[in-house]
Amino acid sequence: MLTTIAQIGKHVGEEVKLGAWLSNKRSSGKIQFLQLRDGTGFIQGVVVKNEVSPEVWEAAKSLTQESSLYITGAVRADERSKSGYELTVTGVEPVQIAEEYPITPKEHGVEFLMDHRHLWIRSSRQQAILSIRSAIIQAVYEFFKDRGFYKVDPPILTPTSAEGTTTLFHTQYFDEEAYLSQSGQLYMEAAAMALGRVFSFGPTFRAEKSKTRRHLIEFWMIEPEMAFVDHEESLRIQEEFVSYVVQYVLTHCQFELKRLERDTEKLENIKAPFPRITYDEAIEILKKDGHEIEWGEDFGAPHETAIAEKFDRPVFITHYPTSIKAFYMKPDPNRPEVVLCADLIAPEGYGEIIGGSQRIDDLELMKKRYEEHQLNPEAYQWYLDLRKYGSVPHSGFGLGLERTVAWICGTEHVRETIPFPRLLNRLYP
RNA sequence: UCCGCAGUAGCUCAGUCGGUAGAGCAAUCGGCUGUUAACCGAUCGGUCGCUGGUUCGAGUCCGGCCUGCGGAGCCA
Repeated sequence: MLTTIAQIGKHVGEEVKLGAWLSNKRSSGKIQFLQLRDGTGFIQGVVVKNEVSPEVWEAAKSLTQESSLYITGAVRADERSKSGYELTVTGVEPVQIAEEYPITPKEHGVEFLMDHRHLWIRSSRQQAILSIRSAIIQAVYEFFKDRGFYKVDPPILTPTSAEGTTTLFHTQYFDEEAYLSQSGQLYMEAAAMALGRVFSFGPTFRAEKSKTRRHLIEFWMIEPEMAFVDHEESLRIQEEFVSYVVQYVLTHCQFELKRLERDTEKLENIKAPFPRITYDEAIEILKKDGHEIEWGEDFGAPHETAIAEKFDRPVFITHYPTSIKAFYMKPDPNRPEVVLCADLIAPEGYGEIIGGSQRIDDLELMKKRYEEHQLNPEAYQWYLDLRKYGSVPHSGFGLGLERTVAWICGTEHVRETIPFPRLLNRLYP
């Protein structure tokens, strides 16, 4: 029976067998140190020449970087080890001796690593990031399950765009033209009218020529949609949600955060409630700081960062001008020139992680918006139907998974937060 | 699309005034009983991104193109 490295603490003093890869090896004339990984963790195996058969010694010697093997040994607690444990090797059974491995223990450039992404993900840093990504996904499901949300999957192949402006990936749907989904939101509104509180979690595609540390062409989004929930309550759910995810990672991923050298003190602050400022206040703050921006303009990345720097936790910017926001957002009844919406800006310059709003529930206003935005009413007939048959106040939001992972992990660029990033000019591997 | 930077060994880089290609790592061989990107010695390793030009001579100077990186816009 095989053990895993994660379980090894339960076997101190026993002999165990692992299936593993050799990440590196250091050796002297009569002792070899094997750096082993099995996906659950990392451990060092020590092979002492005088204590093993010549066959085992030679087998260990034959191992190259990234060779696969079965290894047996006695588990020992050792304070010299980073994980606290070591394996005194008694048997080595190579499965495959790896050819010369491209990724050496020295530094590499971004282009080279991206070309070898299929191998790069084996490194301890990448393993830590992907492991935290997985924990975040778990936290998302737990949060919504505990609150009675249904998981609903909107289509990925769609007939039209949600908002005409965004560049979409075109594809062929037999004889008609189709597009890859850039948001499941409109479908989620239909689902909310059927099931009350719903969330989706899936891939999304944007054919934008964006080339920054915050952009991917294909990324994953969590989109909750809630019937009978107004803007205020939606904000409370959002801050509770983000706090839950961060605290979940803090309790489950200490080892990974340490390996990434993440300053966890900054994450421990992340508890609801989050500060809220209006778009008007944000403009004033920016003007006071010397930024050239006028009411009615949207924020750029430097603006978002400037505002985020003033807070120690994520900050909501609410009530944006109607003219710069999506057609389906509900105007503030007291001030129709702004909408009931909020963007959540992450700290430390990671930018917008949530965009959300209360949706228009009035049929006549929605029809008016169709005209203003020159949307094809036939293509969106089903969406109007939601306002005809039992329309209710409802709100929703979208959280970008990769930006959230990047923020929590403290990575420079979102390309490291997804196993195989799709970027401008990169579709390989 | 725009602005800025870069492309030399498998990888990361150096290369002076234009004079005929260099280091570390990796790989291979040898040495070393506690290594932490181990260390020490030897060996192997080149279409200097492509293309045109200037020159007796170009990795080096000039033009064009390609690719990548960083940033902007757009957005999560």
